[in-house]
Amino acid sequence: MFAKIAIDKAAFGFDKLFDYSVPAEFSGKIKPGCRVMVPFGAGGKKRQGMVFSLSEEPEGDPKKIKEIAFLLDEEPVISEELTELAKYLAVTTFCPLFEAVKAMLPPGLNFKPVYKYFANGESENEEEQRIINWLRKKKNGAEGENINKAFGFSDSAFIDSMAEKGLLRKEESTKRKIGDETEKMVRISEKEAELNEQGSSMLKKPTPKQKEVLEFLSEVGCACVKEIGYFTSAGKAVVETLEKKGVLEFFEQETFRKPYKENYKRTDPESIVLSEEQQKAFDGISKLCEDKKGSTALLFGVTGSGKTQVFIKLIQREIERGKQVILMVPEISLTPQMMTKFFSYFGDSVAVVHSALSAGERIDEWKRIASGKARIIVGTRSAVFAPAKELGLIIMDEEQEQSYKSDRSPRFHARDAAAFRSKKLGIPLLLASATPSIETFYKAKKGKIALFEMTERYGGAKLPESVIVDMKNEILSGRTGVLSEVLAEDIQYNLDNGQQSILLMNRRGYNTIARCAECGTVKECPRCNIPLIYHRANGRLMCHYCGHSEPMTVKCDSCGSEYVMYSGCGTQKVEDEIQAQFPKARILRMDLDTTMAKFSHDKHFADFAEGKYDIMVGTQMVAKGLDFPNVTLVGVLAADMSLYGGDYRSYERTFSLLTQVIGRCGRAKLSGRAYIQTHSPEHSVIERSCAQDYRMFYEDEIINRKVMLYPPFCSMGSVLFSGTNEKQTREAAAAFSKLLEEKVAKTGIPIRILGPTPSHVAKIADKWRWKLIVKYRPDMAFFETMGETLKEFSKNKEFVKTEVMADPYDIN
DNA sequence: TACGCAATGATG
DNA sequence: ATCATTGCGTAC
Repeated sequence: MFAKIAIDKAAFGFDKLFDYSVPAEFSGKIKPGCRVMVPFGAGGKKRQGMVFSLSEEPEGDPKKIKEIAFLLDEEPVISEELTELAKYLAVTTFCPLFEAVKAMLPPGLNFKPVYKYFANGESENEEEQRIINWLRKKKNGAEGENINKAFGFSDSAFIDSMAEKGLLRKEESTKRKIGDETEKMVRISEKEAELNEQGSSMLKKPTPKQKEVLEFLSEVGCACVKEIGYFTSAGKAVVETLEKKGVLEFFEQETFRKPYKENYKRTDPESIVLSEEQQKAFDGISKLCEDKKGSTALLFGVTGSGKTQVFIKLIQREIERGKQVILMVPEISLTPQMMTKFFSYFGDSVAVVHSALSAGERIDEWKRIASGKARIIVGTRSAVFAPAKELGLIIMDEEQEQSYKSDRSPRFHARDAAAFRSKKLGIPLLLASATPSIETFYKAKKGKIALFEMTERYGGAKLPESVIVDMKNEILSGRTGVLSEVLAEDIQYNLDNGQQSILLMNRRGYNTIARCAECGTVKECPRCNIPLIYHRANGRLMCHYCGHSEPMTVKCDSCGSEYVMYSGCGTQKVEDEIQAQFPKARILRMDLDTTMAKFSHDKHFADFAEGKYDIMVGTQMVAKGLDFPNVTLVGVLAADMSLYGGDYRSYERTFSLLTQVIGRCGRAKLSGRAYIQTHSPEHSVIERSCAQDYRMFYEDEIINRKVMLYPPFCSMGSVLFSGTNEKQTREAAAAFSKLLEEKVAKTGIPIRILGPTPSHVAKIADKWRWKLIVKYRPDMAFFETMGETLKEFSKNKEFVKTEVMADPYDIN
C-alpha cells in the first residue's frame, strides 16, 4: 500500500504530496488524517508528515519510494473534509500543504523527532570515554540534546561521529513538544495510601525533600511533575525515586481545564422571546439549515437589534438536531460578557478557541470538540478549523472585521474558509453585522446570498441621537483640549445623573512619538523606517515592527539640539486631561497597556458593568460588541483619524467603527446621545455614520469602488519582495511582474498588476520592501497561474536573496 | 594532489 | 529546509 503525504518544512517551491510505501505493520491502522514521520531528502532525516490519501498503486518512479517510519496517530487528527480544506488553502494562499494542516491543529499537538543514545563500546579517546561512562549510568539512554548540554556541544556532530564508529547506539523515537511531561500526573500510590492510614509508610527514612513531596501530595491529591518542582524544593529526580520505590505512581490525566469557568447561572434558551423581525430571520435561516445547499446568508441588523438572541435560538435548534455549531467572533469581542452569556445558555457544551489560551487548554478544547462533548465552538478565526464532526451551522459575527484575515502563513480569510466548509458539508454560513463589508452587501443585493434584515432595536430602544462637532470651531473659540464644549457639558450631565459614558480614542496616528522641537526630525527605528513609539511602561522608545528598543533621550540625532519632545495623544493623555477636567469622575482606561495581562480586560469590563466607573476611555476595543445598559453617552475623539489610511477600505473601516461605537449607548430603556468630533464635518463618511445609515454609505461607496475598480468588482492581493539590497529587491519585483504578465497573456486570465511600489513601510529589520498590487478574478485559473509563477520565480538564481510572499487578500 | 567553500540541484 | 554533489580556487 502507498500513501500520499504532505511534508513539514517543505518550501512552497517544491511542495506537493509525496508518495511513500506503508509498511505492513501500519496497514489497517493508517488512515488519511493521521500524522507520520517519514525520511525525507538526501540525508533521510525524519520529518513530520500528514497522510492525505491511500492507494494501491504508487505514481512516478517506484524505485525512489521510501517507507513511512512511524505512525504518530492511532486515529486521524483531521477529517477528510479538513484535508480538502487544507488543499484548497494551499492553492489559494500559496502556502505549503503541511503549513495549512498545521493551522488546523492546536499548537502543542506537534511532534518532533528525538534521538536517543546508548553506550555501546569503549574508546581510547579520553573525551569519548567520558561520554560513554556518563551514558553507562543511564539505563534508558539519553537524548542527544541532553548529552550536548551536559558536555557543552553546540550540535550533535560529535556524538553522531561516535555513533558511526560504533561507540554509541543511536535510536530514534518521537516525543511531543508539549505533552507527556506536563500531562504526566503524580499521586500517592494505593499501597502507600493504605499504609498511611495505618500510620505506616513504605519509606523507613524519608529524606527532607521526599517528606516535602509527600506532604504536598497528600494535601493536593495529585499534581503534575512540573507543579511539584514549582511548589516544593524537590526536583524531578526525587519524584522518580519515589515512583521506583512504589510510593508514588504516574498516571495520564485528561484534564479538561476550562477557561471562564466562573460560576454562571443557567438560563434556558426557551426564555428568549424573539421580536417579529428576529423571528423572521430565525425562520429563514432555519430553513437554510434544512435545504442542505451550503448557502451563505447575511443577517444585517442595526446595533442593538439582538443578533445574539437569534444566534442562541439557532444554536439551540441545531443542538436539538444533534448538530454542532461554530460561532466566530472578532478577537476583540471575545469578552466575558459574551462568554458568560453562552455558558449560561449552554453550559459545558461550549468550547472556547482563541489565542490567549495556553497550549494545554487548546488541546483540551480541541479534544472536546472532536469527541463531540462540546457542541458549540465559540472562537476567533482559527475556530473555523474546529474538528467538529457533526457541523450544522457556521456563524460569523461582525463579518467585516479585519481580524478574520490571517496575517501569517497561511494567509487565509476565515470567511473564505468557512464558505468552503459550508459548501462541502451542505450547511449554511451565516454572516452577521450592522455594517457588513461592501463585498458581502453587494452579494446580498445581487441576490447571490440570502439577506435577512433587522431594522429595529430590540425591546423598542431607540438608536442614539448623534451630533457632529466641528473641532475647527473649537480651536477658533480658543479651546484646545481633547473635549469639545458640548461633549464636556454632556459628560458632566451624565456624572450628575449617575449614567455612564464611553469615549473612543480613534488611535491611528496617535501614538507618542519623539520629535525634535528645533529641526522637526522624528526619531525613527534604525532598521525600519517608521517612527519609534514611546512606551511608558519601560521608559524606552520601541519599534513596533522589529522590536528594536532604545532608551528615551532629549538629544536630537539630526541637529544635536536637546529639545526632543514626546508628543502624541494616546489614551493615557486623554485620561489625564479628562481626569483634570472632572476630578471626581472614576475613569477606566482601556488600551493595550492596561490589558496586556491575560483576561485582565475581562475584569475591567465587568467592573464597568457593575458601575464602578463613570467613564471608559479606550481604543477600538471599547467600540465593539459590548452591552452596558447604563451607558447613554458616546464621544468619538478625532473621528477622521482613520479616514486617510491610504487603503481602499479606510472609509469602510471608519464607518464601521463609528457606527459600532455610537451603537454602544442607549441600548436599554434610557436613550443615548453621541458626539462625533472631527476636523472634516462635511465628509460624507462622517455624515453617513452620524446618521447611522449604512445603505446610504453603501450607495456612495459602491460607486467609488466601481469607478476605481476595487472589490467587489475585482479581488485585490499583493506580492511582497524583501531583501537587503534595495535595487535588487525592486528589480526582483519588476521581473516578477513581467513573468506574471507573460503567463496570463497566454491564457487570457484577466489581471492588472500595479507597481512595483515601495511597501507601506519601506524597510523592516534592514530589509527593503517592494510590492506589486494585483487585481484579479478569484478563480482556480488565477490561483494556479499565480502559484506557478511563484514556483518558477523562486527557481530563478538571479533573485535567490529576495524573499517573495504573496497575499491573496491584503495589499500592505 | 588535497582541501575548503560556494554554487547547484533534488527532495517520493 | 536540508543534504549531497559538483566545480573551482587556493594551499601544499
